[in-house]
Order: sequence, then C-alpha cells, then structure tokens
Amino acid sequence: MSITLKDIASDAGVGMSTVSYVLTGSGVNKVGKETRKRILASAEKLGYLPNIGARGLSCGRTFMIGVLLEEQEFASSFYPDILQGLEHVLNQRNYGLLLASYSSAEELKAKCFYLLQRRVDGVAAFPGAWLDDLSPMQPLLEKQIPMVTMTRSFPGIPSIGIEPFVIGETAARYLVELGHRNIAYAGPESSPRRTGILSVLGKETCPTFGKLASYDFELGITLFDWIRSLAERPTAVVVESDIAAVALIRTACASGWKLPRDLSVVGIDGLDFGKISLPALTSVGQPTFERGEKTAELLFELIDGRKVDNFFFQPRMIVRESCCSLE
Amino acid sequence: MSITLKDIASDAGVGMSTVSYVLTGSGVNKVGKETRKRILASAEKLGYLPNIGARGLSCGRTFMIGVLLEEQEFASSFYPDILQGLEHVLNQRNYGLLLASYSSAEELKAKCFYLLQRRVDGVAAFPGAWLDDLSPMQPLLEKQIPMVTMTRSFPGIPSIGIEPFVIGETAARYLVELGHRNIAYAGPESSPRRTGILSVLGKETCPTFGKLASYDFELGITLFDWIRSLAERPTAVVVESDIAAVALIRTACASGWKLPRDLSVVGIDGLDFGKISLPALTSVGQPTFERGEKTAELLFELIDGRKVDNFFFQPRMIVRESCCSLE
DNA sequence: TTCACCAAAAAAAACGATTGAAACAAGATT
DNA sequence: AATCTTGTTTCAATCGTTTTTTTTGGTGAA
Repeated sequence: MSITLKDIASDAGVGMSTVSYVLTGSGVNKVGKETRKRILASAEKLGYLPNIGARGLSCGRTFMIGVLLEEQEFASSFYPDILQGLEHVLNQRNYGLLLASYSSAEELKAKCFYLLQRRVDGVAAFPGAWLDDLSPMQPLLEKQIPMVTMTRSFPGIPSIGIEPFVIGETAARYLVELGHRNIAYAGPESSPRRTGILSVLGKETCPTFGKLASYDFELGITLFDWIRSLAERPTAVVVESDIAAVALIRTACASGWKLPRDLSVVGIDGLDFGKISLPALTSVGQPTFERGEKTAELLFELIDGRKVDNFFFQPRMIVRESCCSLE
Repeated sequence: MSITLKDIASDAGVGMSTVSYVLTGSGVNKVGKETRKRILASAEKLGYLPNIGARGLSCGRTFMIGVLLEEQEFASSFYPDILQGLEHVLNQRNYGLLLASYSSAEELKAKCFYLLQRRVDGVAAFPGAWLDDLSPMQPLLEKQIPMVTMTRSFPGIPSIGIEPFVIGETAARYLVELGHRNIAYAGPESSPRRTGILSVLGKETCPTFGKLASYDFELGITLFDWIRSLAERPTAVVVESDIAAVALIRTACASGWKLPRDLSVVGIDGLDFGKISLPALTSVGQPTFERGEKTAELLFELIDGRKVDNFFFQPRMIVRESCCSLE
C-alpha cells in the first residue's frame, strides 16, 4: 500500500530502528552522518509519510484531541473562529482535531464514549447552555482525560473565557458613561453578568428577562414585548447574546421604534455578525481565535502532566451604533 | 492503562482471538454459545472499549474521514449545518471526522499531506472560491483517496450541490412572476447562475457586478454604489451570497431607500441568517444538513469501491420580505 | 481400530511504528 | 593481552487489534 519504515530500511540497506531514529530525530547523536544522509535520501526518494496511527499505538498517544460542541451553538457562528485558533496551535505540534457534536445529554454521553474509543489525548468541551452539570461527561472524567471547557466553567475543570461578572461591569460602565441609569438585562436571573451590571449601577435589582430559551431569531419578538411591557421603560438593555440582540433590534425597528434613540442595545460576544444590523450592534467582545489558541495551549500543559488554572481574557467594548448618549 | 482484549480473554479464560470474534461479530457462528455468553459478560464487567486506532492498523482503515474547508467560508455560517449532516451519517458507521482548514493554496497542500499522514479513508473537500484548480490537492488525488467536493465541482471528482444554472433559473422565474424584467446580477460574469437568469429573461445580457472579492459585510457599500451607478436602474437584483445580499439591504436602507419598494433583493443559500435582516431576505435555498448526509453516503460508496456520479439537489425559493410585486 | 471430518478454541502472524537492550567493531586503558 | 570505552547499528519486544493457520477433542464411517 504505502511506503513504510521497512521499505526505507531495505532501500537504504539498514535496520528499521535506525530509520526510525533518524526520521523522528529521537536518536539525535546515535546515528552516523553517512547513514543518516542515506536514510534521509531514501525517505525523500520514496516519498515516505509516517503513519501517525501506528506511531500512536506504539507510544501510547493518538495525537488527536476531541472537540465537543453543542449543535445549536455551533451553528451560531463564533465557533468557527475558536476552532481555527485551536487547530492552529494543534497543528504546530502535529496534533489533529476530531469533531464531536451533540444536541442532548444522551448524545453527549455517547460522544464521550466515542472519544474514548478513539483514545483522544485531550478534550476541548463547549458545554451547551442548557447543560446543568457535567454528569453526561462522567466517562471522560473517570478516565481522567485532560479536558478544558469553554464558554462556561465547572468546578474542578480548567476553563477559558471571560469572567461573566466583568462582562456585566464592562457593559454597564459603558452605558452609565452615556448617561443611562435605567438598564434592563435579558439573561438568567442568577447570572454573574447581571450582578456585574447591578454593582456598577449600585442597585439591588433591575428589570430582568430570564427565559431566553433558545438563541433563535424569533426571540426578538419575545424580547420586544417584554421591553414594552415594563412599567418604567428602560433606556438601555444588555442582551445575553449577539443574535438575540440583533433580533431585538430588528423587531423594534419593524415596529416603528427609532433605535438607538428609543432604546440602546448592547450585545455580548462581539461577533462580526452584528455589523449587518441597522443600527449596527454595539457589543462586549471576546477574543475568539485567541481563545482557541489558549485552549490548545492549556490542553498541552495538561497532557504534559502539569496543573493549570482557569484562564480569563479581558473583555472589550466593540462600539458600533446601537447605543446613544442621553446627554 | 485501559482494558484490552487480552484482559477480557484472561478474565473469561479464553484466547483473545475468540474474544475478537465475539466482540466484532465477525465469527458469527464460529464460537460456542456458552463461551460467547461468558465473553460478553466479561467485556461488560470490565467496561471494555475497543481501541479504534489499533483496529485500524490491523485492518488497514482508520475509520476517519477528513474535511477540508476554507477558513473564510467556514466562518460564514452555513458550514456547521453541513458538517453536522456529515457527522450524523459518519457516526452511524462509527466513522470519525477530522477537521482541516486552510486559507491559502500552500496551506491546503500542507493539510493534504497532513490527512495522508493520518491515513484518512476519505475526504470531503470544500474548495475555496478563490481556488483555480485542484492542483494543491494533488497529493490526495495521486494516492486516489476517495474524495467528494462540495460547493464547487471539478472534472473527475464527484461533487454535491445544486446546478448553478438551475439556481439562476429559480431566482429569475420567481422575480419574473412578480413582474420584474430589469434584473441585475451580482456575481461572476462567467457563472452559470447568470446564464440561468438570462435564459429565463430571454436576454443576451444583464447588469453584472463580478468583483465580489470577499464575502464581507463591507461589500454592501460597494454593491449599493454599483446599483446606484447603473444608467437604467434595475428593479431587482440577485446576489451571489446571503451575506452580501443582507449587507446590500442594510446599506440601501441606511441610505434612505425603502426596500423592497425601491429594489427587490434575492440572495443565494437560504441561510437562517437572512431572517434578521429588515426586510428579511428572500433567498434561493439549498438543503444543508441533507447535503452533509449525502456527502457521507457518497464517500462510503467510494470507499466501498463503487463509482459515483455528481449529485444535485433541487433548489427552492425561501420567500421572505425582500422582494415586491410590480403589479 | 483407524481415518477423515467437523466444530470450537487457541496460537501465531500480520499491521507500522517506537524503544530499551544487545551486538559489534575499533581504539584507549590497564 | 585482557578489559573498557565509545560510537554505530541491529534485534526483539511492545502497543491492541484482526485474521489466517494450527491445534484440539469428539463424531461417525470404513
């Protein structure tokens, strides 16, 4: 079929262990100069490509890491960037990226077994927003597979992201500077993001809409109805995701509101995607590509047996057009 | 480390070949009933998970297929759906999906070698729009790796998609029914999509804007300027991609045009994404998930040694709000 | 009794690598 | 002259499977 170490060995007239030493570089000053040259020439001539699978079997690694992602969220567009960051660092170490997506807890569990069968060296997990805990991932945890989570964090597993509290603070601080005081929040009641907002406002509470079931466009209608139903109308709203924020903008404009005059909107994620909205969405941004890169780096630390901590990026405001000054 | 065939063999007090026969089902009536039961029990008890890599080494397959995708396009949001369709069918056969993205011809070539190293059983390729020919994929072609292309087709390689000519026809037919006659096309001069439009119009030519360099949002400005510059203003325009179409709508509205009254816009791809535009984008849709599924199926055909032909889906109009009737 | 035949199970040879230990010169040390 | 180095190179075991080939008993027929 394809060229193996043995083929090269016989072509160069040496034993195959010698070939292995030369080609992997592991026997760096074990092999004579002449022999090394001859082997390299043969390998080049025959177009040798190492069989990573076989290598893996032999040295107890597969040089692959698995990525678990929730289908709904995957579709929602900032994952490709993260994945590319991941892949970028992975490839530098000749590692591969195995995709595993899921849309329910059972499926997630099945994919964990799937990754175990493939003996991945590590796992980058995106736990879906609806996931209550990591119990479906038990199979992975039991076997102590190196793992890093993204978008969310769970006790005991290193995670990469932005401190939700800081996101809230950042958004609120920006709005307060523009003169807003009555700010609503569309997202879970219990979210630290909300706490961040409240801490900046120095308030105990604020209008909150927690039931962001899906991240769908239809959400815009729900959110707009909610805003309109509020007794004291907020001048600004911070929305849990960019998609929901854009959907809200769309619905409000379709209903005749003039944005941002009638309502300032801040999204979270900072996706490019927000640019096409009219007005274009102002959002609290997170580095995406870099996030993937960092994930890979932490994963390698874990694989090499070192302990790692959570890692946080600093959020930054991506100012576009969806907020106005009240002064 | 983890449980192997040998462990089960000794636990059940049999030879490991017997275990293999039972667990793979390949020795269906070679093993006695009693023994089979005992082996199954041991496997269950010890929590055995086969090592796919080792199996692959032994039987000359890796049970993985590689996906080549262009980074820019990957980010542009309808790939996740296709990938999920792919993965869905792949998993049914216990196959895995290895990701390989690229952003230049050299990188593409490197990724081909990368996939060869990993000995994937097949490749699903998304050749980037800027790719002139398949020469960077030579390494894969030489080794006769089963391959299917998507989004575009090249001679000699089976591809999956929609006949571009039919897309053009579908869009044009829809617009003509609404009373449009003066239709512009934003996309390559040489595209069969354009030919499809012209054939429906019964015209020799139509206003065409071929220089859609990237699929970026900034494109909206370029496209709008082009539309405005046309001597005889078209009543409708068909745009090469949904993103560009939404960007155009955005720019036109921001400049005070009332859409669809002042201009009807049809996109191509039918992404959900178009819903958030205001007016929501009408588009010629392509099944995405199904496309991924079909790709996997064709790939399996090829892997099993059968010949396969190009496969075409029927496009369908996804009617939303961006077109108006002239009557 | 002997031989062929069968089913069931086990042994052994791949698959394509890595790697620790052994072999082999040739020159230096006692 | 015997032993020790030292630098090269090869052997052989290993990784966890599959698959071909052999080895077992046990039957039934000659």
